[in-house]
Amino acid sequence: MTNIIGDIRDQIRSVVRKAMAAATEKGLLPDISVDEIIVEAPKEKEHGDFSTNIAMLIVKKARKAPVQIASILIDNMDFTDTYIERAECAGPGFINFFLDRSWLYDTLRIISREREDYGRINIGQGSKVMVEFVSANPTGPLHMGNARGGALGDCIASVLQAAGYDVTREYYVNDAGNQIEKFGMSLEARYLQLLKGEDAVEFPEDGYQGEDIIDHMRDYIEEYGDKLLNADPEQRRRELVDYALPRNLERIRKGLESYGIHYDVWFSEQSLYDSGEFEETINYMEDKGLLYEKEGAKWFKATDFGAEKDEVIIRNNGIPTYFASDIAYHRNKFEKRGFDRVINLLGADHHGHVARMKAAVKALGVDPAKLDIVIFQLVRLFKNGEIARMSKRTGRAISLDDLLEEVGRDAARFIFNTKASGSHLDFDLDLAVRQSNENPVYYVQYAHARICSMLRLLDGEGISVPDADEVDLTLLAAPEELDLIKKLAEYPDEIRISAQTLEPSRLTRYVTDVASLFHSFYTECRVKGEEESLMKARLLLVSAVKTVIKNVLDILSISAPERM
RNA sequence: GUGCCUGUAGCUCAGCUGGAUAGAGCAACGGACUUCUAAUCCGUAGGCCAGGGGUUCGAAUCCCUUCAGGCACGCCA
Repeated sequence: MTNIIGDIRDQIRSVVRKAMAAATEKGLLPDISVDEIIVEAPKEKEHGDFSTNIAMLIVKKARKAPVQIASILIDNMDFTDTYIERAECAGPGFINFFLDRSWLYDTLRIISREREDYGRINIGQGSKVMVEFVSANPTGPLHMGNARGGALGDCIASVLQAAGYDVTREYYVNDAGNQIEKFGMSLEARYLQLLKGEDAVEFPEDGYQGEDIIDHMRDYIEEYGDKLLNADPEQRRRELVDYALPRNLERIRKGLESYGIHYDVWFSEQSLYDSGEFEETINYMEDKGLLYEKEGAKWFKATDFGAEKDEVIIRNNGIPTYFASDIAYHRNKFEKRGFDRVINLLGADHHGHVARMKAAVKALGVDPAKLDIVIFQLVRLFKNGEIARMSKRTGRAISLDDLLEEVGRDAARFIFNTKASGSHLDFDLDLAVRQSNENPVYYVQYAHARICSMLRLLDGEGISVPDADEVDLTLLAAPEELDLIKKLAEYPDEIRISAQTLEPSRLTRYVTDVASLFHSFYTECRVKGEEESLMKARLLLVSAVKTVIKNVLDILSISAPERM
């Protein structure tokens, strides 16, 4: 639960504020108020461990040159009870801080103490967050887009958990409405075609073309024969849907499970109708005067709440739209279940939904800032160097199950989380399958396996990882060692930023950096066979690296193999 | 036509709440295994940050504009 980088930033801010106050008191600077003092880690080592640009930001108010301000501040700084060793003015007016190495040694003590909890922070303070993701129509198998959304959503949820939120993972099952009708028509058409021949009935134009629909009906016929051949069509469709829908859902659930995703709640759209919540919501909106009639349909005044156009809620045939039940669903999330914050993941092809959903939430009297909609860009699949087109209509999409079979869970989850959600993702199937250095996931896993191997070997000689207080950590002084520890120290702050930006892709980059620094350390520094006190210190370091890699991979739900 | 996303090394992408000399991986080239896992490491090379204007001490980052690609503009979801 310790974020040492965060603590040091706070130390620096406090030192700067006190220096400003002291300088003001001596009449060297006017009384200047600043909202936030920016402390960042410079790229160049010569620029110290941390730096601030405060002197350049207050030039106007101070009516002095930035370099002059910086030196005044530095002269008035007090480093007592901080990790700061010295500060320097550099460049156009930066103040660079150089830290005492003890902060790195403290980092190792923290990791050794917190272990699997290292990296956990508490910015969430236990507030209730729902992450709703994938939520694909249960009318067919999951595809590549769902695979990206799944990896992203699940990792966002895990990162938020690590950041101290009380997270619920939820899948919204669209088991009501239009697409279920279409699903029923498609099943019925295939059913009749299988029994009476291709030409017996025409397949609905906008029906689901996928092979899976036919498979369902083959299975159904095998089990129940032609008993629905002369049944009432509505009855027949219902029966076929009742047969196929649970099977699809089960397949989806299993697929996601083997992808490492476990939901807390599977929320049925139909349940909103059955419980009366849907009607309540419409009545509520009606009472608030949020709805109006036009051309026989019922509209929501979304434009009153910042959207670009109004939206139909109830069609002129009396059937509610998807949006209508989604409003009821969000009322349920916020009002009935009391989530402090709701995060929905949506593919870029649904981004039009953002403005109207925000408007709806606002209309319900909920602060729209409590609703985050993460839009992720679509996936382009490459195979044999060319784009493998995935079309849902022709049913020739590559499914999640195919992906897991070909690529495997670890590589798929890693690759989907290497890119920020906003960037388009080219998924190279050939590369993902390759078990080589071109595939980044193995680079990280290899570092972990390598460490396990070292620990195993030493353990065989009766040498185990020591406690931090029985080790002289100051023996760790090589640049490879110090750089590595510094990287380990950043981990809790990485969690913080990933949680705040909802971007777990930072973590794949971070853990790759850790692995890289470890591999460099490994080639430069030996552990086994070194003089005992140095060996112990390095052993503790190596064990800390293992802890951090394992913790990150756990968040990503990627395995951390002990042997490779 | 309107809105959203994207444009950075040969390729895939970081950096985008403005900061110091623009980074990483892969590919290319040259090196390193009698010692804890070479699925590794070290080095070299590679750039008008799509183009053009602006804002300021300072712009890949903010604003305007042009161009290119993706997506969406339905009483589908």
